[in-house]
Amino acid sequence: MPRAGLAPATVVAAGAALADEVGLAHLTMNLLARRIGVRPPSLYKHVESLQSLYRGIALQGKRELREALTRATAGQTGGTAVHAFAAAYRRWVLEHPGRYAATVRAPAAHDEEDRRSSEEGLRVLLDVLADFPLHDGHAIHATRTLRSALHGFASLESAGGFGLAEDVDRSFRFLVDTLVTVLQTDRPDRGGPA
Amino acid sequence: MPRAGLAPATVVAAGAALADEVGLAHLTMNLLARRIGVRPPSLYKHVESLQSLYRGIALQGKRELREALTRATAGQTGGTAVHAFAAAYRRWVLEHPGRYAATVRAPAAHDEEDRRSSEEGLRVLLDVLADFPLHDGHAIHATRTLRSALHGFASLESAGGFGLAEDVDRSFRFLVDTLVTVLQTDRPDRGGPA
DNA sequence: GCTTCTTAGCTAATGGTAGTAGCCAAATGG
DNA sequence: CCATTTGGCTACTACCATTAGCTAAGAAGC
Repeated sequence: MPRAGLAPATVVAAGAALADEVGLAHLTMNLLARRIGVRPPSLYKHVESLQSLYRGIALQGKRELREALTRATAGQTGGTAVHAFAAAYRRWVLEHPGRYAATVRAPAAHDEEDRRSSEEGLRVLLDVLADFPLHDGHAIHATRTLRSALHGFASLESAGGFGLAEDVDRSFRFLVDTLVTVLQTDRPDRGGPA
Repeated sequence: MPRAGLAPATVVAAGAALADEVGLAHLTMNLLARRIGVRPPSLYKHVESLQSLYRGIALQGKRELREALTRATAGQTGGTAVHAFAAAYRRWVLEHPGRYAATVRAPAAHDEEDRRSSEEGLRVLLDVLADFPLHDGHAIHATRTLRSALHGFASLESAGGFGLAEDVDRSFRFLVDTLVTVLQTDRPDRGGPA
């Protein structure tokens, strides 16, 4: 019998695609093996464990998301860039729910590569925010605010959390408009003591 | 041998507590049974399945969270109420990560009780926002924006998503300040066509 | 108090899961 | 062409959720 010609990256990629289809929680070694056309134990020649498969999907997902965000915001500035960033983020999450679920899982305690990957993703956002007149030290808070809002919206939407589907587009524009407005009118006391 | 005196509610409550300790993903019937002092199959006299245990934990969590939010905002208005709401939300999530993870899972397709429970939680938020001068139809968008931002922040923080722990409190104040500011200065075109 | 009925907890077993051990043939490199 | 490496396999273990069927604890009626 001929070999399947697998490699760690192909297994992870197939896992990512399958996770998007059936949901990360329903991704099993058994199912992935059937999809690839191989018996389950064979997968362990390419990935250490199910957990390491999750990690691989997360790393691939973070890379892909970062590329999508970079592409979407290339050559844009200010509010336009933020809108483009937000739209690309939301679209990517909706199109890749399994990958996204993997990226959201907390990385292992001392996983340097994973940490660095997350950091690089943040840099894209920081670059987008660089155009705004933020006060000292506010960039990190603005980044976290934007990231929280986008992550929250996208994951709630992806999980079907917004009862009625209607007007969700408009809600998203409202959210992004809101944040852009605030970024343009930063005040030095924002985030200060209550 | 004497009976353990269990009931569905006590099993769910123990499951919720255990989920907070070990993480929802590590909650197993085996572990829960040991915790309660009973053999695994006995649990099935009180809960239908692991999935229905998740659902029970989610329902209990939503009720508890709603109560905490109602308590925190009682008698408060405007920005103060929003800050109190946000602080209570964040605190509850940090203190009950397992319960919260359960509440976030999408409810089954036609689970009326679960849907109603989520809706009642939203009403607390709508009440808090009732003080603000929002334009027609903006209340639903503002609700979703606030909910997204809080859910996003809390779940990222709960998952250890903000690299350095320092300044996270300040980031949260920044986020809430930001949203309160915007709520107080709503514009009719917000959320309109790009 | 005694009997009857219901049912909570048990043991035993099933099928599915992740993962390991060890074999063998396919590819690789001299 | 031979030696080595290695990818996929079968067979197995341990653990998971879950079911079947038994037994005794407790409640209900008399």
